Amino acid sequence: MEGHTYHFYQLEREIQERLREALKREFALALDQEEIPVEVPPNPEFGDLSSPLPLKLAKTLRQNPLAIAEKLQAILLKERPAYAKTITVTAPGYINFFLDFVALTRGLFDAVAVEKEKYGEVKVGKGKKVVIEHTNINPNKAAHIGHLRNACLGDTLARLKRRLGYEVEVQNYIDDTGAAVADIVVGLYHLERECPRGVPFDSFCWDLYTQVNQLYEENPPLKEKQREVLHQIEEGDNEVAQLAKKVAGKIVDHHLDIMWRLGVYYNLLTWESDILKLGFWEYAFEQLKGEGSLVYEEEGPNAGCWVVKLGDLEEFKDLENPDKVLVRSNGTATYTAKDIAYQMWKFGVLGKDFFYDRHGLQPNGTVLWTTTPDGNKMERFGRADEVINVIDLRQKYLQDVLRFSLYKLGFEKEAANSIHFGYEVVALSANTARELGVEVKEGEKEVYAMSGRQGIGVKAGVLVERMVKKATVEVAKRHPEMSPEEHRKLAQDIAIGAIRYYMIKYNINSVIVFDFNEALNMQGNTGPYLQYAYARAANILGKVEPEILEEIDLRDVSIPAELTSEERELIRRMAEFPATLGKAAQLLQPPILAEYTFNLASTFMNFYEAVPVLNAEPPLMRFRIALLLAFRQTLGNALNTLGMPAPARM
RNA sequence: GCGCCAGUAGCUCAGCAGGAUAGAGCACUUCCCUCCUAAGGAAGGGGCCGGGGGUUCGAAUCCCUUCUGGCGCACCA
Repeated sequence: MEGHTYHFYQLEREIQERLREALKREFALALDQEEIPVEVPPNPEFGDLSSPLPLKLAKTLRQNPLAIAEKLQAILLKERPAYAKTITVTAPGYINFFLDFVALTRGLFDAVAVEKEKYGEVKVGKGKKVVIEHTNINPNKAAHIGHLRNACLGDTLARLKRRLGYEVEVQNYIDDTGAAVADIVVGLYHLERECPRGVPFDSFCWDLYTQVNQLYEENPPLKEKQREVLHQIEEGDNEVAQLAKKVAGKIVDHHLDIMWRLGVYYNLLTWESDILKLGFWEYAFEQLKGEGSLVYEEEGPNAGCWVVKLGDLEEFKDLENPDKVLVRSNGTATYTAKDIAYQMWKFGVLGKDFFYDRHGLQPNGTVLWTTTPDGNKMERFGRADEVINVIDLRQKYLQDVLRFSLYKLGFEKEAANSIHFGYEVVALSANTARELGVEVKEGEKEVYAMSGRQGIGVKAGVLVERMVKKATVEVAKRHPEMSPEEHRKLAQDIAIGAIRYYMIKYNINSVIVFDFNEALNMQGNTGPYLQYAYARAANILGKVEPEILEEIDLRDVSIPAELTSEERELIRRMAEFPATLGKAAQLLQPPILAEYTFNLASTFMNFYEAVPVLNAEPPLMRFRIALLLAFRQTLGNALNTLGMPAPARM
């Protein structure tokens, strides 16, 4: 653990630890640190931090909680926790801690000065590798806002994990051999549809996909063509398979364009066709046959199939048929089977590897790699200690099957380190559904599911365009002195921030009811609000005389004994950052960081309104400039972790 | 039928390893730019935290039950 941050991160832990020790000494009671509650009290007269521990223990100790509180207080007063200035007791049994803000601020300034853009990081994941798979859009049509939620959450998880010190490898899985791509091939090859000039290929396919699916219903024999195409794709080495590969490739490039635009980057594209070609499953099958957990059914509903028996596991015991078929009676593998082999590869326990090649350079300067049928051998991909699959909650059952099958097949450790990051889908509000031409009956439903097949959904590109357009208008209004080029650049940053924040701020297990009015909003609890706080701080700092700015050093600026309440709030929020970042990363909860960042920005807005910086007396001004420097760094680090640009002007 | 998730202000949502008066944002009403950018701030109205039981000194938070909504339970991907 690193010096300064460690010390700092310990603010609450320190108090917990001292309480724990006092409890042990006075009452001979041993509790774990986590069992000792420490919270922020609702009222400043109860201090800066507070513990209801005596209330909790009143029963077990059979004593008046107030008496317990006073005994603990007496001990703590003799050996004060770091940063605690005074310790009081209030009814019915709280111990309150008033912080020494001079010492606290010193600690904060030191940490920020030393760590800079790394301030907030707690390196608990050092030496471990995590593979995060996200985005995974069917390469047969334009990306929609549901895919955006996936990518934004996945990318934020990657950023969080990096901040914990993990080696992070982001993979984007491309199902280029499935029915979805086949439908497009049916449209292009058999129905001879063509993409008109000037229409982006992914948008064209969005409509084509809907049309083909509609035709399947009107003209069932056409469905035969789909089967034929799927067969040809699997065979490979023919015109149709080449067309499918070309379609998928073009669409993937569209998907990458929009994701890159939003600041989402990857390390590796993994293609389903390569998994098939290399026979990942067949290879795994040969190994697993002898294991005994993969059984061949002689009779019953699954006669002739190879299955994994999951019925003796708690999670599956109530199911009608808890066994999972991996190999059908006709000898072909199910999707789950391929997924098991693929998951084994991610952990480096398959014993077989892909071939690789460069896909290209990403706008952030990193190389995106791809699996290929005939590339190079490389050691660097996969071989993870932990695997996170970012997939919506509708696939929870399948992800459970995957994990427990791994467990049953002898990969206990890998099963334990397989994490399904499940999040709820994005649906449409009645207003937005109506706007898209969906028939909305008055007072019937408030939420409308998106549907790729029916072409109901908001394309990611459409959302980005509308957001950029709106932001451009706002920017132009405020900055007539800027060039159109500058307007566009700034509007782009604001749009990215708005969209990413919108996609991340909601609890992951609640459905986002997408509404254009709300998504395009730039006031209140939105991305631009957070960015505006950053711009305002940067703006003040930009007005400080360069000589003055030059000589202010966070490590030795003098800190006033008396602070305003706005200053104290701001300091406390900034001091919380490492603990909150760590919590969000360890619980895999981007919304925790989003909420913190909003509160940090909001605390700054209060400071901004109430506390003059440039008009303050020189010694105070220096301190407040230092405060702004620390704030700009802290908010900047938070925004960066959320993948949001931090503009210096807005 | 079984399982998972959600139900908190008019709307969208925080809070849920129990703690002091339930918080934001939007919308609405009223203020604040001779003062570092008003994408901001201040004030106000608005709540049987779905219903009913229980555990506890204390429940939006834990347990049981019930209602409502969403999703899932293939030899589909």
